[in-house]
Amino acid sequence: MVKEKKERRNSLPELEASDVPGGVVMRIAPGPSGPLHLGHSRVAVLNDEYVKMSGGRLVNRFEDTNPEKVDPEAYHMIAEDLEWLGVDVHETVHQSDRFQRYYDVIRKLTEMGHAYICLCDSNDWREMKVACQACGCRGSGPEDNLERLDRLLSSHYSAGEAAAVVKTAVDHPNPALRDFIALRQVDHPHPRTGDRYNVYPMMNLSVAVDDHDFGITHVMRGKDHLNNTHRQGFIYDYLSWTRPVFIHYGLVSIPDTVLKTSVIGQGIKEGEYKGWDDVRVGTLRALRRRGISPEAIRRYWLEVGIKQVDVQVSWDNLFAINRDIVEPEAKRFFFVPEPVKVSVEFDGTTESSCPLHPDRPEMGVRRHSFQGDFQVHICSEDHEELRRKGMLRLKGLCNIESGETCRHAGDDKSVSRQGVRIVQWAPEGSLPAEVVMPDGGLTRGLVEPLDASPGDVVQFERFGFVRIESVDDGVRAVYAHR
RNA sequence: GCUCCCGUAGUGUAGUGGCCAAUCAUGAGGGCCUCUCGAGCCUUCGACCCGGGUUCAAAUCCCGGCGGGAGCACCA
Repeated sequence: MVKEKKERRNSLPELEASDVPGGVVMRIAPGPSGPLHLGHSRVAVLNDEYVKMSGGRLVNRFEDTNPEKVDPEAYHMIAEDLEWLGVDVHETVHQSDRFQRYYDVIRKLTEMGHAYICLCDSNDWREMKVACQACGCRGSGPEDNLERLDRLLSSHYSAGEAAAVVKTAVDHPNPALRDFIALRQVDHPHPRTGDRYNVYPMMNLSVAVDDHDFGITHVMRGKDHLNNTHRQGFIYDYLSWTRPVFIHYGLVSIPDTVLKTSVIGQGIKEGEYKGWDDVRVGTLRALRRRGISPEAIRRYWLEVGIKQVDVQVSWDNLFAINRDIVEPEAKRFFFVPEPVKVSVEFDGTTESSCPLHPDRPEMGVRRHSFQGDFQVHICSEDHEELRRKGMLRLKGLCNIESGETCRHAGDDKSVSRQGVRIVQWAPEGSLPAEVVMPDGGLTRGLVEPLDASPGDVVQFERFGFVRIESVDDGVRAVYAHR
């Protein structure tokens, strides 16, 4: 083995037991309550990457087992988000198609004496659990429990009255692992199954069953699921199923961003946010709008890896990766925020010339012609500099001297060595432009007529990289980063 | 309260007993270059949570602290 230290790591560590014939089978399991956000993208990218490394298969499993939390729009939004991320889904599964299967499994467990139907008040049940005590229902035999299960499944009870519980051990030292609920009744129509069912599985049942049924070889999830993994382990053991390899990565915290789907959804309803792609929120569609490329997100998560340490997302690092990807392709244009008009005395003809990309002359140049006196706009801060210093260089055009009106002062580029500031400018015929800033506010100004299409990421010189959103009588763009 | 997980620079990461007076990236400072405050080049700053032990040798193994996080839902 050749040691390759000093190299920036660009691949993930090998998975445990990854030499599966036909490649690993992995899954992502989004709850369809809204579109994907940056946090979700980690598990999606990592799973996808491992599947690709071994030529395996990736299952996208919609965990829509709580009808109260399903947003019917989310199914296709998530699919779109995954596609945008470049995640290859080989099979899509809806848990809402599989309720009967979960019922069958719980019936089996009940027959085996590993599950019971509890009719206790949920608070009492919880308190007894904390006290390591079994409730009255726990002791009843399989016969009685099967009878109760039938009643539960035939709407004999009302919601909250009965629940199917998987037995573990009431005196398990870890309180999180003492008996857990597997099925319960919810009287709420489901977007996909309507009111055909009203008994829904809890995730520990449905996840264990599905991971087994679909032959998942490796399960990757946040370490907040560590206890769920243990709970699901009981089901595997009771049914003599082989467990997949479980990998738990550390929790992700993402600063300065609203991530919680419910909070964003609420904000949209209340008019606080304009939609799921509002630049202030952390959804993938917001990041896409902001000109963050899916490759940058992928590279970012590959760099972070799958350690169990909690990580804090660094926007700086993500932006740096994005800049690296976007910079070589980004056309340069002049955008002038807070424009101030400057009249320039001039008695010749000239033409400005600025490259579309300073390091790639083959991309061409932008030109503007001038004859006689002319006017340009520069930003107010540069205008102050002009008054302070008396001179400014209009990049690619000429130098100007301040006065009553300004004066063309030659085209000697070397003035910059004497400390003359080189600035961007907007010629007559420029378009009004507004740039959506990360705080949701707008920066208005003028932009030179630009050869760019919606979706392009360009650089507004001395301002930053932006993603063009629309171009017609005016230009609308979204700020990405410096 | 109980249980579990984790602890390398501001951030992320490499490192699995000697090649570590610790890698790479990002960031911050300085310089060069460039008709952008972008890119590029050079350079500086900056970390093994603490304390014991094992060993000729510990970031790496063991024990104990401390710190951070998570779970103990009829959410996922």
